[in-house]
Amino acid sequence: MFLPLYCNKNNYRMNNGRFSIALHILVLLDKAQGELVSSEWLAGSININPAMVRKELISLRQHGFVQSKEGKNGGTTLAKKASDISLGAIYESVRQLSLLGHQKNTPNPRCPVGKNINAHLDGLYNDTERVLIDQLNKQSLADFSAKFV
Amino acid sequence: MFLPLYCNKNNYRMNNGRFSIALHILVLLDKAQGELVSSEWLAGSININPAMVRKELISLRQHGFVQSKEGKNGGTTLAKKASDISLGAIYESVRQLSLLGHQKNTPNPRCPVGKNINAHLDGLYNDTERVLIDQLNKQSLADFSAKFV
DNA sequence: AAAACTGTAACAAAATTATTTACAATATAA
DNA sequence: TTATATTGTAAATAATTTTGTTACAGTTTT
Repeated sequence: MFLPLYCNKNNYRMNNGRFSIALHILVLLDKAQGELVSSEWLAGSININPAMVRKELISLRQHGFVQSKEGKNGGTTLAKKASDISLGAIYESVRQLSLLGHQKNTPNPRCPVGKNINAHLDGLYNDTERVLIDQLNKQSLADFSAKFV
Repeated sequence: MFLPLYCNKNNYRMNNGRFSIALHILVLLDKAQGELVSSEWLAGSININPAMVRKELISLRQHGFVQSKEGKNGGTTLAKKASDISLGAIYESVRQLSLLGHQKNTPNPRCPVGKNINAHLDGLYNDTERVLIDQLNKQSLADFSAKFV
């Protein structure tokens, strides 16, 4: 279900850019009220390439947020009610590496601090991310989408 | 005091890798109990280049966490008590772009959603980051450092 | 005066992220 | 049934960001 932790070729890795793209897509789909929306159209609002949108749609589909229909007049709609999609769940769908963590963190094992720091950092990052997700979970896609006219 | 929001040349930009490096440095300095520690030595424990350490030390110094002494037998020490340095403050010293934000987020202004999404995203990011910093602030450098033998 | 450092800058390399292109597969509509 | 619009996916390329390296002037101690 989840993408592998390290995937360099055709999938993204970071938490950053993808969250806003995913959320933007989902708001647009919510506003479309069930009508099929093409990746071309979504890309036009976000001002990125349709292929980027389609890549993110793969993930959103795998996470059960959206469903797509192929072929002419095809497109994508929400797969569940916007009130049943929490922002925390969206975050988790794009998240792949720990929030504050390091890519190549290979401290010196001969140093008492270096030897243990990764374990302690992991604990800290996990606790922190848990709080972050809880905070995001206070809001659903419906809540966020309602901010737009 | 703070680095500019966009700085591509000789300064870093992201939140990720720097936090662990900064924290690692500060733990090592705390363990040194006031003795001057060279960037070479710090780099040895973290297993990165001394110049990288020195770059991060510039920032830590500007934020008042450490002080350095130049010249032979020089080095760096903590500039305040470890119990007076919160992890949230360390995070803020390395943070430069918003937590979940996008680099180039230039949505289509002709779309009602695209036109307003950045404002709403900013609000969301700020609220979320506030919670994250509050969580990190529950722990001081002294607390974190105490986890190491 | 030599040696061991810091402080910086400039440059180079690696990794990540974004864009583009292409095209097979699928479904609709003329 | 053929043309068309659209997804699904891969591959290649470009842009950007991040990390690492080298170099050396300036400081302080010995």
